[in-house]
Amino acid sequence: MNNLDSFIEKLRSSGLRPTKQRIEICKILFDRKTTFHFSIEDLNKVLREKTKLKISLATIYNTIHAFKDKNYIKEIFLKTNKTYFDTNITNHHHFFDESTNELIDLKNSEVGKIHIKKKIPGKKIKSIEVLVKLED
Amino acid sequence: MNNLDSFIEKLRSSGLRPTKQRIEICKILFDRKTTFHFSIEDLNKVLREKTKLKISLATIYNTIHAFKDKNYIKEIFLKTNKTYFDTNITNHHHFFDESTNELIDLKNSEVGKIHIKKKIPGKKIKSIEVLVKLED
DNA sequence: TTACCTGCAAAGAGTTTGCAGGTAG
DNA sequence: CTACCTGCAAACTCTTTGCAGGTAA
Repeated sequence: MNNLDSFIEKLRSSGLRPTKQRIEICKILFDRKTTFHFSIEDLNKVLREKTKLKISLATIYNTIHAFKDKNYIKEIFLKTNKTYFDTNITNHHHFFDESTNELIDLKNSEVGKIHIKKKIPGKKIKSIEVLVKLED
Repeated sequence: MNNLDSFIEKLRSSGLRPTKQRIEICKILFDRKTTFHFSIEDLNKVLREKTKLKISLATIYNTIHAFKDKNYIKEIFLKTNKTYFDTNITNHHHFFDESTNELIDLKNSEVGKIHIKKKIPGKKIKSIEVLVKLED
């Protein structure tokens, strides 16, 4: 089975019709060896470059949300559209309660030492933030 | 020195004029024992409830940005306005390179075990996400 | 007086939605 | 045929900006 067939199969098996637009989006997202981190704008740009098919922004949003619901991709970090501020300016961590959308402070001393084993050449660590998501 | 004087002093010492509006905002943000996590909308709502002075949204935004620049408060998490997605749907962590605005995957196995010492009654941990901010 | 600040309204950026026409099964 | 999908445009939400009038020092 080639990739194209596997995309069609994947879409069909989760109840999504394999339209031309969705297949093009699949190719961009999944026909690659490494993880793709992207915003809708990024994806739109790549689509314009890599395919002659013009896909509207509304369709890209629709498709990405469908893919997210089907667990093909995940949204990174907080799903909020608003900017949040904190009167605690020390380095610290947070609980995020998904049922109430509430943030709760977690002091540095309440989290055991974090050991980052991977190094990025030429870069140093500025801060480490931990987000602990809670459910009932 | 009472709180009001200390707010005036604080503002003045960092080059901000202690206007009525800024003092009201200081009272909401800093005249409390515990950390305040808020969005502009939250703050606006509290201001409407707690003070008779009507403060426009533009002023709230201005003031919050000034306070952030002066390090009175900090912005939580990523400062982006866009939603980001990830084709890697496993639980994993991220580096965020602040000079390039780029996200880099960090596998679970590349981070030592994380021990959360604080418990929230009635809640269980759904996931733990680590964001390591990088600088040059 | 002068530089700074406020508040209105308009503009911007990202995202969502309603709906008419198109397409897969 | 029928349910689902696409794409346009309009609407929406959050945030920023231009500018005229107001205020602190």
